[in-house]
Amino acid sequence: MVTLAEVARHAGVSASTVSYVLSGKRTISTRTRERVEKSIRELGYHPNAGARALASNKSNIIALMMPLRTDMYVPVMMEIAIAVATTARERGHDVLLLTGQEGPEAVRRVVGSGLADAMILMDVELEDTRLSLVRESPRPAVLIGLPADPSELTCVDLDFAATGRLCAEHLAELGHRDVAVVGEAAAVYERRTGFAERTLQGVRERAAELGVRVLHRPCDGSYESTAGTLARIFDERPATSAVIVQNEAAIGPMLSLLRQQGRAVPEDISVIAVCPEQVATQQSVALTSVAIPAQEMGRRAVELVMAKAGAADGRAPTGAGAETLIELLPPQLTVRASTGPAPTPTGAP
Amino acid sequence: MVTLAEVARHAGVSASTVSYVLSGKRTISTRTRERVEKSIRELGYHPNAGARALASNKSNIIALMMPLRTDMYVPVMMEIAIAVATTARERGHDVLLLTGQEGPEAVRRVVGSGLADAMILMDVELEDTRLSLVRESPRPAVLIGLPADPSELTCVDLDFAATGRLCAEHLAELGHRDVAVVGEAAAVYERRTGFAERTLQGVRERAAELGVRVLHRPCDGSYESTAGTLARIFDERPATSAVIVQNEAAIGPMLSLLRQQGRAVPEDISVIAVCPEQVATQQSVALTSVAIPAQEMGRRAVELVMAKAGAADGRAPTGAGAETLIELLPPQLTVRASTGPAPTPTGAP
DNA sequence: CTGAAAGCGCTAACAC
DNA sequence: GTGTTAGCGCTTTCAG
Repeated sequence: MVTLAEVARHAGVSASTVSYVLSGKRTISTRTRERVEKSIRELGYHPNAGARALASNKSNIIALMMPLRTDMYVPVMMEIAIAVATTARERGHDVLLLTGQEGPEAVRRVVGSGLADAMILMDVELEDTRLSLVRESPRPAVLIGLPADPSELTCVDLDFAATGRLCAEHLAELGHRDVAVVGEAAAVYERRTGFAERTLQGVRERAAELGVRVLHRPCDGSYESTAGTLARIFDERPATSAVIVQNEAAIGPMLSLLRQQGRAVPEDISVIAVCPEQVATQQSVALTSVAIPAQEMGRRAVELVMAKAGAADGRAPTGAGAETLIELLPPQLTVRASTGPAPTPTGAP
Repeated sequence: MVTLAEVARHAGVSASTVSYVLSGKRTISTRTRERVEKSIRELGYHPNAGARALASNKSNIIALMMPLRTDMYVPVMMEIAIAVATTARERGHDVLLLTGQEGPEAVRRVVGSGLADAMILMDVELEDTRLSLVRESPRPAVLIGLPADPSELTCVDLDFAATGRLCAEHLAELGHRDVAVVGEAAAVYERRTGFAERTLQGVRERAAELGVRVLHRPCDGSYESTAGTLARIFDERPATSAVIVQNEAAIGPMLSLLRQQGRAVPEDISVIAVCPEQVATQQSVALTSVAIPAQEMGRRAVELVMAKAGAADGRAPTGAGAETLIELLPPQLTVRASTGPAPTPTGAP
């Protein structure tokens, strides 16, 4: 293994000079710099990560904690992870992949060992057991998701309430007066990340303002469940002319079922989805949708966590930064082929 | 930050004793060990990763290189990644997440800097630009996938040829004589990982032996494309009574289309899929399928790479291990509700 | 603009 | 069974 000392010798300079050429932390004459850079190239030198981490007390590694369960929103998770890795690399950092496996303990371990300089936690739940550790941690952290109590934390998430409002508004403008929401599995609402509730709340709020009635039903995403959910919706509210779906798995079955029932989209029924773009565009009907900006969430998380790291280096009084910061990304609705004007009532008074 | 020296002082022993308590590399009296462990707990000591890596020349990190493109087999990728992370942790290692982003250069960087002790490369292509670097690398590596020339490499993959044979066999036993294969997008076959060809070859081989005719058509997975593919199949081979699908995206649309066309599954047409279990079970009809054993692939990759690392520590003559090792996991077919006996010809002679 | 040298925290001989 | 000590390769004062 080529060491910095060898490079120094080869270039006829001191070790510190090589180090400074690498870090750019002090001015080096062009002549010297070029000699050093040449030696680095010729010898195929790569600075040793461990030594660097030890001497500088920074690993240039960001830990990314993924959910263990792999049953929901997988593509979104994956996209976020890739965005995090890509953005981190652009800024000279690597990403350490942690799973929920170890539980909150992982936070302690990674931070305590100096393995990572910072953390990004995905799939944050309303009452997340990792939060207390994060608050006490001397290293900066950013959450993707919004816990019940975000105080002293930095969070990035899609603005789901605004998402819900946007959907309601779009449908109201098209003249729909009875709207159904096909949501996530019931369990999701009880136990989890709260995004589902936030969307729903947004829908209800704006719908109320605009005189639109809302019926919400959870759905576990299986074909049967989706069939049951749809049946109940049309049973209880026959006038329903639009559906908002926030459940990736239910989208395919739903379109298929509507077709079977002879309900044309969007002529008889409008459909609007909250899902990744890819899912929206790959259906039998291109779906009007609000995208889940996975890439941007990943990118912002890295930027925020690195900003905090920078601030912490500057000796912030409160350690890793005790300020509460919630960044909700604005939703973007894309109108495609699945929404249209509400049908005029056929045989109504 | 608590250091080993502080623990030693607190416990009234030397630094090396603490180190040995941690590593278990020499026998320590119970009394001493307990004192040390107590001090470790009381002080909340975590060994510094950088210092460890520097002194021991091992980082206890495995690099996992993911594909950048996020368009295919995402859940499988994710499952593998999680299995890798989980298995690695069980064995005291962490996982560094690399994307294709950086290209082959990432291999050099990670290995050269000693950041990772070993690498696992996912989504290996037939002619992968990373392979030469891997062959020269002083650190062990394992590929998930099978390149055109696997010499001197260690590879883990599903035995796709056997998978194809298994599908053909199952359908033949049920009396099917005309079978169609709905494959991946044409681009996949030309440019990529070869798994699609291997499956197809297996199907053809066994089908030929059993007197079954095979028609293969690529499909990009969109609804339209699936419709077109199906239409062509039934047009060219009206007697087709079974379909093998190796294209996650096409499954939903296909079932939906068959239903629309009044073809009952499995009475009129049998369907067998090569896909993750989750996908197979979540359709309107539970699909007979060959699972893609993502978890096992991830787990085996870690085990193999760590075995190689161990061997390398024992001073193998050939560096990281120049032996070719190909581990093809045996496919497992699960019969569910989508395959049944071939229908008896209605108006045929 | 460049060098010399003191660690960073840990491991692993080498002693006893 | 335990202690002493010499690095591991790099960063960063402190000197010039």
